[in-house]
This record gives sequence, structure tokens and C-alpha cells, in this order.
Amino acid sequence: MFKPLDPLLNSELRLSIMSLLIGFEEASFSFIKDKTGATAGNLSVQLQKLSEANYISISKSFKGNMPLTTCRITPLGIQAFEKHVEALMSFINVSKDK
Amino acid sequence: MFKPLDPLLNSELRLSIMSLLIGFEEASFSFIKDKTGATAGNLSVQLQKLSEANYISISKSFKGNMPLTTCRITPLGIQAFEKHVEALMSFINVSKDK
DNA sequence: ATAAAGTAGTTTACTTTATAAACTTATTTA
DNA sequence: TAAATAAGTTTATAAAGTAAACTACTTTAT
Repeated sequence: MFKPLDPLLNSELRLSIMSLLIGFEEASFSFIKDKTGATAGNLSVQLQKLSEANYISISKSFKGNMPLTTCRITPLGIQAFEKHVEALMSFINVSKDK
Repeated sequence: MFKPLDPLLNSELRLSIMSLLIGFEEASFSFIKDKTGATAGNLSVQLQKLSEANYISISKSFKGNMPLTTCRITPLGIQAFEKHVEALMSFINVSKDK
């Protein structure tokens, strides 16, 4: 009846991150922080979780002298996001005969 | 950019309950338990939370000799559900200019 | 030159939330 | 009358979320 939700994506911040990366392909730590309004600490933790699941890749470099953390969504991440959206839909369209 | 999710509805089981009650108008504890596959304990706790928020109403009666807990969604619950769905949509349709 | 403020994060400690196991109360069946 | 079943609730524990404190370095002001 209901398709299972992805626990990793059933978090407002992590869903925001994934949603951003679906749209932007590539985004810096600061950009994501600004767009989501998350605290740096929380963002750091959630990015690591998504990275550990291979939903995103994180690369560290420098922009001038400043550290720059760049995030991208992976093919697995895109797949997981789409599956999660499908699952969400199963909660939204409910009819009695299903 | 992203509309805020309702913390109460951002839980798989509570969303399932609300989704069921949107479709069925009225459902017993056992029915919800069967449909969601939740344990009784977890279901009891989550129903109480939804009830405390006035998203559902719970009425206790007897069917024959057996206790019967019947749940209904309230107008506030319907409103919250619809708002939450709208918020979810904001995470699903992302375009660069928003 | 150096102190103060800002940038870009990470780690840690704490709080909240979710969940299952254990319990309660009563009923049916063997 | 003992054992199993039904319908829940309470409570203890595990997992998750979050902010505060910290690290490390850079830029700006004095």
C-alpha cells in the first residue's frame, strides 16, 4: 500500500541538500548553507551521512586561500531521490481499493 | 525556496496514519496496525501524538466485549496534511531560478 | 606587527524522537 | 482452569537531529 521511505532522505535538511544538488549538479558548502539556512555544524554532519551512503561526493579544494568544499550528487543519489519521491507519492495518492 | 515540512508529519508511520485516514475517514487501531505493519506500541505512541496535536480524534468504545479504538482525521489534520504535501512538492520540483 | 573579526568548516555534547520489549487487562478457547 | 489471543499502554533503550564549542586559517583594522 505504502512504498517505504528512504530513512536517509526522510530528513528535512538532507532532503533539501539532495533537492538542491538535483537542480544544481554542483554546490559549495556555503551555498548549501545559505540556501537551506542550516547551521554549519548540522550541515557538516548531514553531508557526511549522505557522502557515506554514496548519495553525494564531496571534494575539498581551495578557492584562493580559503577552503572550498564542493558537493555533487551521484548516480546512486539520483536514483535514491527518485525512488524516495515515488514512495512519497504513494502516501499522497490514496484510494480505498489499493 | 523550500517550504517547511511539518515535523509531526515527517515521520513514516504518522504520515501513513494520516494518509489512511484521509482515504478512509474512520479506522480502528487494528485496521491501521494491519495496513501500516506497525507494532502496537509504536502505533499507540504515534496516535497519541497526532491526537495531542488535534490532527486526529480518538474515540474508545467496545465491539462486543473487546475494546475498540476508532480514529478519525480532523479538519485541522486535513489542513496540515495538505500543507505538508505542498511543502513536499517544493522539494520535488526544483528549478534554478527559484 | 599584532589584535580583532571573519570564513569555512568539524567535533562533541546534549536533546529529541523513534521503536520495540515488556506489561496490563480482559476475553476466548482447549 | 490453564493457555492462548486481543487490544492496547507504558517504559526503557537506541538512533537521530541539532547547536554550541572548537579548530585552523585568512583578512582587515590599529
